[in-house]
Amino acid sequence: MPELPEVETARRGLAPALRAQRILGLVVRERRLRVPLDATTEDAVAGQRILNLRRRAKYLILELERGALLLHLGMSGSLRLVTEDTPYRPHDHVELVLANGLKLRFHDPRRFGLVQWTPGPAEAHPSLSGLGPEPLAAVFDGAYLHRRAQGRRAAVKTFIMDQRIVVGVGNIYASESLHLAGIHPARAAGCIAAPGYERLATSIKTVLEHAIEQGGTTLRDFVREDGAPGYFSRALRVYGRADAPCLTCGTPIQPLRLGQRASFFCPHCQR
DNA sequence: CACAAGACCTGGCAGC
DNA sequence: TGCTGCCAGGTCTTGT
Repeated sequence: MPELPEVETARRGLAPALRAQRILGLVVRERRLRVPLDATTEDAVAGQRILNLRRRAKYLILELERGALLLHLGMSGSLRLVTEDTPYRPHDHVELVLANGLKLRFHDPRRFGLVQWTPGPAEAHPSLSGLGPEPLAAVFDGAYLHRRAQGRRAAVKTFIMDQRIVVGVGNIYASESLHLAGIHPARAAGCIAAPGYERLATSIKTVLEHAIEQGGTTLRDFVREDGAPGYFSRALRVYGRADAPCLTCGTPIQPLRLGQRASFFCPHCQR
């Protein structure tokens, strides 16, 4: 489950191998993804050259000569480049066959992911058109968050996970960013003052950039594009550390459920 | 409009 | 060992 850093890591790893490659065909072994894979997709992409692999939010955008192929990894998705004779594993649902003899395999046990061809510019696709700014872009800052939070009574953690507000902040990095910013995850978003949002915007950027540097924090079923097992992050400071000492002050980390999602915070460092 | 809750899936794990 | 229930990184839809 990739949050933004994992998706960006996959993009960086895959882009050099995919760029300028010709697609011989698309093999669909399981059409029932989050959105059923359209029956015209195979014909749409066959024979096309890959121009680039970009990322928007948690979507990967495979830019083709005509249109684009959108990929989303959902909670359990992963991508691998394999050689021709690599046997299928269970849940290898879709495979892009390339002219250089390699295959890009989309693997997703829970099938919350997505593979969709769109004829127009990817950004115009309904899945992408309503998204908020990229967290690492300059337009995303404390003033922006503060302005968008006016009148909001939802918990600030839920607020920053809303993809219309800012993209790419998932459940793990939301907890991590709030800890770094010293903000209690359950505080109403509209009741946090400008300086708090300055710290939060900075923290989100720091946490995501750090995770990208590490190659993406990964949980057990993420596999890097080269097939090496992803490493479980030892860098998480609160997520999954209920009752363990806060790495800043030693106070036991508390678990909390917010909007049905597991959350973790330090009751001493976060107010 | 903002918000909460449920739905979509499978696999792994703890507990009995 | 085998069952049962609960949990998991993300959206999308429905209902208030």
